[in-house]
Amino acid sequence: MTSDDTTLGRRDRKKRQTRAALATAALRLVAERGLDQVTVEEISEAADVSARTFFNYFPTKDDALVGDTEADRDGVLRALAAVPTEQPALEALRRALAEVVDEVQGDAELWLLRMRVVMQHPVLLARLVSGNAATEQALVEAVAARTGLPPDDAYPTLVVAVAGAALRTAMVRWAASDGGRSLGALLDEAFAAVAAGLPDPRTG
Amino acid sequence: MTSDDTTLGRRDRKKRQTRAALATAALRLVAERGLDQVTVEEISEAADVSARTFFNYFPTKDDALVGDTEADRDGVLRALAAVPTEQPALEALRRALAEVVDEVQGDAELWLLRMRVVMQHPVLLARLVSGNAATEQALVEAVAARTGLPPDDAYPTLVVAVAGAALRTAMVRWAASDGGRSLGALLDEAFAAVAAGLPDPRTG
DNA sequence: GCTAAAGGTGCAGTCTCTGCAAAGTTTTAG
DNA sequence: CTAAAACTTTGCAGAGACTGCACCTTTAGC
Repeated sequence: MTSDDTTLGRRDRKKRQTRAALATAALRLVAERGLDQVTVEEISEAADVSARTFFNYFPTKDDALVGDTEADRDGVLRALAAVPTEQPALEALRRALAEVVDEVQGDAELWLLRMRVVMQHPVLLARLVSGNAATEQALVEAVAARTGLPPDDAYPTLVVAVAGAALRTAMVRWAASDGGRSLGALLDEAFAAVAAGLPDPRTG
Repeated sequence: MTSDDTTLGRRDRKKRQTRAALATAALRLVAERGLDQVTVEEISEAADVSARTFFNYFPTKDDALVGDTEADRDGVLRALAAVPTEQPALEALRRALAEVVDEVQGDAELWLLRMRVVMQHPVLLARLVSGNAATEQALVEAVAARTGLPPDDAYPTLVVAVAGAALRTAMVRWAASDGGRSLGALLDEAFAAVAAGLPDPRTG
């Protein structure tokens, strides 16, 4: 999270605050009652703004629940760029994703609530994962660039998709453990299994 | 026996027909104008039914576009069950997914249109992937059962997620080649790379 | 302070989606 | 062949998501 607090004026701070209020209100209410039993009006009321204002912050009710994946995008891309090019792509992605791990662990309570809600509503799960086709596309291009492969080669697309799958799996398991296990550890575990070619654990 | 043709009475045949008409009308119109420039009313009109009827077939406009992934579910699960338990889970999944490959290749034109539409609308891409939330869960359980692992072990979830990523990648590339390349071949390629641990192509 | 920019809000209107009850059609049984 | 049973289609009313627009309030910068 780009949590500059003092650098921003009062205005921007209020915006962040309102945004957060809307997001948490939405999550809390939906966790309690279910997606369809909560209206935007109720969420807005809980955050003490008008319903119209809600839509100034989020284009969709769902967006308030899944959070702003776009915000992380730059961070992940920067982190990826920081990994030496000599490192294999998969390893590079693992390190870049540490960015996401930090963000999630840093706001564990919110994210646990979010995961609980998201896992109860497949529509949202979809959005959370590939919600950012833009981010994935950017990663694919970054991987293509660092490996020197043509951008339409199978490899970049595949590694990124698989890395995403690993992240998702780790997050689901993290949520299942109620945050008890370290997300970073779970992610590393998943990447290790992938790097080993997912050997059948019986014969492993 | 979900897709027998002659076994069904006139009634069911008409239903299938209407359903298909709605789906293709939706795809065609959205491909032309974009998701938000097409209303359910227009789709229904094109399929020559009332708007109310549209919602008797699809719970959502989006659902008419992504198709009924649930229909394939049984097929995939059956195919998976048919693979000898001795086979490693990843290989078993590869074979089970051949079911999907057949279905897609068998209706190539429709699926190419669908992929084109879906790739232009991230929201739909999300749905195409997660429409399988139920399917994925079933696969996870099946893999857990066949490997003898507890259902909350990391492995089943991860293999299924990765297999899904491989399928998605293959389908995107298939669509990118405009159906010119064999989806089955692309999928095998992806699975081979995964089974090898996604080695960085530079280092071999 | 004053002004210009930016956020917040109400309102009207479109579109998605649902429940309900009236038709209309197909199937079944007599 | 016919009438009841079982469906499907449809119109209608209504809730709720979302948008464009005009107006008001707050804030930043002078």
